[in-house]
Amino acid sequence: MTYNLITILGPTACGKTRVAAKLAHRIGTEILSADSRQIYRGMDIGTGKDLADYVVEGRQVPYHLIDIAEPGYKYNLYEYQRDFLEAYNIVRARDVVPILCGGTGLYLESVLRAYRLDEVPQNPELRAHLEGKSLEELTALLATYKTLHNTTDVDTAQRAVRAIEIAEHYRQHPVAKRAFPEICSLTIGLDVSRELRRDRISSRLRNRVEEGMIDEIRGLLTKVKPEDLIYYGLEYKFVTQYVIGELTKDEMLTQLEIAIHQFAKRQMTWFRGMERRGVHIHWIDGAKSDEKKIEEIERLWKTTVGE
RNA sequence: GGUGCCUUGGAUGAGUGGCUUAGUCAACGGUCUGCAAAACCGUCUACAGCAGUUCGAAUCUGCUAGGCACCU
Repeated sequence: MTYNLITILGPTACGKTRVAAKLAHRIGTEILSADSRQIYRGMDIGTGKDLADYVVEGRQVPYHLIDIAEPGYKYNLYEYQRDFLEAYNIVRARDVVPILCGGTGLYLESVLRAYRLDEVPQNPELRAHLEGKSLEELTALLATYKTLHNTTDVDTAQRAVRAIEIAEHYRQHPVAKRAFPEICSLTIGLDVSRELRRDRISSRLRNRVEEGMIDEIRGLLTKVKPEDLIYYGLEYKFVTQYVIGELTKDEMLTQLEIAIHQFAKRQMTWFRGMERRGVHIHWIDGAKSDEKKIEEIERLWKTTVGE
C-alpha cells in the first residue's frame, strides 16, 4: 500500500505551516489546508495564516483551501470535504502527493477517516415545522430517526434542528453515496511540551497584536455583524468584544490568551481521540529545528512505505 | 509601644460547632460524522501554626507568625 497523502497536524502555534511549506518545496508538492478559520478571506492575522511562510527560498508553494469564503459565511464540514476532494484531485493529477496541514480536528478526521457525507440542503418546511420546539422535544424527535450516540447533536436547539434535517434527508435519500477516494496518509503530529506551547502562543499573540490584528478586526466589523465575528471564537471573539466596548484591552488580552491555551489543549484532546478511533499519528518533537523535523518525516516516508 | 480587625484549596470568595460538596476562575482529563477557534461534560475537598475547651472545631478560647487599620 502506498501513501497518497502526507498529513501534518498539531496544536496552534506549533510550527505546522512552516514545516509543511518547506517540505512541500523540497518534494515539489502543494498544500491542502485543514483550518476552519483560514478559509475566510481577510481574516489573516487573527487566524494566523502566516502566508509569508508559503514562500520558501523565494518560491511560492501553492496552497489550497485558504481564502475560499467570505467572512460571515457559515461554512460546514460537508463543504470542506467537497472542497478538499476537488483540491486533492487537482494536485494528484500532477502525480505528486499533497500535504494536508492544519489543526481543525474534525476537518482532518473527515478526510483521514473518510466520512461519507451527502449534501443536505436546508429544508425550510421542516425548519418552520420545528420552530419553537424545545430542546427536549427536538431530542425526542431526533431519537425517532436514529440512536443518539453522542450529545453534540443536541447541545442546542439549533444543532438539533440541523441533525433532524440531516436525518430526514437520509430517510428520503437512503442510498445516495459520494465517491470518496481511498486515502492512505502518512500522518505526522508535531508534539510540543505544554510549557513551550504556552510560551509560543503567548509570544505569537503579542506579535500579532503589534502587526495590526486589532485593526484587521475593526475593518471586518464594517461589513460583518459583531455576533457573526464573535461566533468565530478566539481572536475574533475577544477582539470584537474589545472593539465594541464590552471588554477593556487588558481584559481582552488576558482572556484571549487563556482561551487560546485552552483551545490548544482541546486540539490535543481531539488528536488523542482520533488515535483511539484508529488514526495512526507519528509524533515528532516540535522543539527540533524545521530541518530536523523534515529529515525525520522523510525518513518515516521511506521506512514506512509498504507497512 | 498600644488598641482593633483579618488570615479559607493555584487565584478569588461565601459559610456553618457535627450532617454531602460553597460558588466562580484557572489547571487537568474527556465528548464529538454537518457553524468545531464551536458547544458540552468530568476531576481537583481547603480552612495560617501550636495548644486548649468540647462527645465533636475550619467554626469557641489562648498563644505564635504574617497582613491591614487606627492611636500616642
